[in-house]
Order: sequence, then C-alpha cells, then structure tokens
Amino acid sequence: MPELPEVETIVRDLAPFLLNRRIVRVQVWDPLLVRYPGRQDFNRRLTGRIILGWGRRGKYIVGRLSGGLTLLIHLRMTGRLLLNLAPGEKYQRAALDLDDGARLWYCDLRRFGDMWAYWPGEEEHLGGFNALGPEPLSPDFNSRWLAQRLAGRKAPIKALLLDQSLVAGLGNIYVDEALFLAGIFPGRPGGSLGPRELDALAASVKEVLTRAIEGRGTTFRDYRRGLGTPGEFQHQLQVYGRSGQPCLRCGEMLARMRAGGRTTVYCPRCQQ
DNA sequence: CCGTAGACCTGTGTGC
DNA sequence: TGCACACAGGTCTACG
Repeated sequence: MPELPEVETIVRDLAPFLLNRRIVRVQVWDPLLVRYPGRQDFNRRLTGRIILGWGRRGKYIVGRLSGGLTLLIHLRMTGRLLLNLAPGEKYQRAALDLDDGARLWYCDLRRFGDMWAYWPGEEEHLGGFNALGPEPLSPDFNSRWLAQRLAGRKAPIKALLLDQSLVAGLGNIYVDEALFLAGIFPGRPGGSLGPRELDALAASVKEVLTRAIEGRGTTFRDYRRGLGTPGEFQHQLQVYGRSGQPCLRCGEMLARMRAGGRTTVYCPRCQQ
C-alpha cells in the first residue's frame, strides 16, 4: 500500500505524539509480524524504551529508541500504523502502550508487514533495508546515478524503478505517475534512455513525490494517515487507476499493460 | 549477473 | 445467490 509519500505522512503525523514517550507495554498477536528477533525478545527489547527519534528511509519507518535500539517497520501492502484506534478498526496485529496512556496500533489486512528491533551489529537480519538505493528527494538521486545504474539494462524502465536498490521509496503509483510526467513509455528498456530522458525522469520523480507528500499521500483503499484520515493526492493522479479514461493532457484513451509484474497505466500518445 | 514468474496473505469486485 | 477468477500502494525466492 504505502509508498514514500504515504510513509512520510504517517511518520510526520505520529512524531509529535511519540517523541520522548516511553513504551510501557508491547503486544504482538500476529506470529508473522516480527522478523527479528523472536517475538519474546522483541517485546523484551522494546518494553521500557524511550522513543528518541522517528523517521523514514525508503518505505521503512525507523524509530530510534533509548539504549541504541532501532525499531524498523515496513507496512508492505496493507499495513497501518494508527495512534489510538478508530472504532471498528479490524485486523489488529500489534499494539504499543505509551506512558501517557496513548496506544500505537499496528493493523494489517494481508499480514505482509514486518517489524525488526535491532542493535548495532545485527544489521545482517534486516534484509532489503541494507540494500536501499538513494533517497529520491536527495541530491544523490539524479540523472548521473540513473545513467550509471541503467546502462546495459534490458528490463522495462517501469520494473527497474520499482527496484528499491536503484531508488528507495517508489512503488506502483508513483512510478506510473513519474513516467507519465517525463513522457517515457514504461516498457522502454532501461538502458535505452537518453541523457535528456534521464534528466526528465529524475526531475519527474522528485516532482511527483514532492507534490504527493504535500497532498499527504494517495488513498485508494487501505492507506490511512497516522490519525486515521485518508490522504488527498488521489485527486491529482494523472494515470494510476485511470486506464480507459482520457489522458488529462492530450485526451487519448489511457492504456494498460503489464510491466515488472504489475499493472501499468500510460498514455500511448504522450509516452512513446 | 539478469529478467521474469510464483509465492506470501486476505480481501473486494466482476462476470457467468 | 454461488462460484471462479482477476486484482490489490510490496518484496522475496527460485529458475532459466
């Protein structure tokens, strides 16, 4: 579900309520949720810690806790992190009680989400977190980086942009939106893009993500902000979810294809 | 190393 | 109404 703008929004929403709070109780009901360490150790490690920092890296939520412990959370497709609970909220998988009486809930319909609680030296257990590429909104992500990493690649640019080691935080919505903005056909082999196209692509990724953060993320179905409200960027989407509808730029019927194993929407006229 | 299909899990929407 | 199938903001793994 959540891509970079959604995770960023959740982190920003929750930070004021979590910073400097002590975790007084940890409950995990879903045995699939905790990836490292075991569930018992996870509870023991977190209980009593103070939340000193609260941030994001790619689509991961990163909590810096007292004692040097890090709490890492990935929401995958349908995970939700909610402060206190909307009435009727289902799929409760875990809860953290804070010392001011608030409760941070983790809910997840499809149960793909993961959490880790690790100390320095235990990074080998973190999977893809170790291999993340640059943050798309940082200067490290630019057309030079793209040129270097895309050289010789035959896979569709759509698939390559979903690879979190190329750039951290893009998912199905914002890849389609960025490729539309850059005027690039999603099926183009990554290595075939020219310098001007790479410039446009890097700029488009930054622009789309910046605007989506301003719009507090895209709510299609599952995504909710930290206090339970939906985002607003769905009203500004140009292509995602709009196949069969007219292109907002040229009027042509938007088409749908499969790329990178994902449904991909594009404009056959604007994206050659 | 590269690229793609299938797996993980639980639900919703669609067509017959 | 029932049933089968496609599809869903993500990643891993296995295989050619």
